[in-house]
Amino acid sequence: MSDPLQHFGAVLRKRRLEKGYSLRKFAELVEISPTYLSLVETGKAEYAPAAERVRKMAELLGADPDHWIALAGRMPEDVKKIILKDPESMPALLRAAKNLTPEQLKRLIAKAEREGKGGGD
Amino acid sequence: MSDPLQHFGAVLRKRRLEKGYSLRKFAELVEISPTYLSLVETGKAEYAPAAERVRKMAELLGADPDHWIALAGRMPEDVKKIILKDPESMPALLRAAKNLTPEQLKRLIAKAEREGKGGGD
DNA sequence: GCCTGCGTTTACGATATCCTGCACATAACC
DNA sequence: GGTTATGTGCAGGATATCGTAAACGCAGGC
Repeated sequence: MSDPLQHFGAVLRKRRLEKGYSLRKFAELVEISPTYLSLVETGKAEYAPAAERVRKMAELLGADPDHWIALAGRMPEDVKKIILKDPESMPALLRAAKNLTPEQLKRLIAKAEREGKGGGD
Repeated sequence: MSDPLQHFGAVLRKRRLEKGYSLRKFAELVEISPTYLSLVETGKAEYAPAAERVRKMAELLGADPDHWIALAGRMPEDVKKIILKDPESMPALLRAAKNLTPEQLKRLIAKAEREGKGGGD
């Protein structure tokens, strides 16, 4: 379990079996080879699948995509884009936010969501 | 200038010349080949230098590293780490923040900085 | 002339990333 | 015992990323 890839693989396999998919069938749905899926699920893959692929897996299995992307140690694509689109403010926001307690962070997110409701740019 | 890499290259060259470095001399300081530096400055490089390398360039030329990393279209390493370390809240924060006006965003950052003053992790 | 320094071009390479094809072993089913 | 389904091991490979070496043409000084 010390290897996050192994952990991700285990979670993936568990969930896939719960949903009743065979490895080959699920590989087909995700559009990867059974070979690679096997490697990933057993934690033997050198690299986790790309973020978008992990997202697809999560969606197909009814799991939370962001959570799974995190488990796989990858960065969501849209997050990357948000930062590259505003590469001065967003890093500043993150650097400030990392010093907050979870509660403070939660409130900050809520505040941002509230304010962004009406008029975005 | 529609190509951001070209823009970055132009800024870099301008600044380097202002500082009186020859291409070869500066390449040596940054620890890259004159070849690659030339390609980068003229916007002909297939890829921008890695984030750390850009940071080094900016530092050597007295420019703002984050700003230059942004110009080069790269992601600061510490930002990457912050997200991977809290891969559920930080993406949520960014997604909420992207809908804010610049003024709202500024206030949000200020609030986060204020609150984070006392208790870090 | 030659040598030094300047930037540039062409070709190429190392490593990382993400993933495949194919053959295999095992069991189940008819 | 042939067929079908399961997951797996081995041996790669395509593309992206981040650069390099060697050579070129051009100027200036001596």
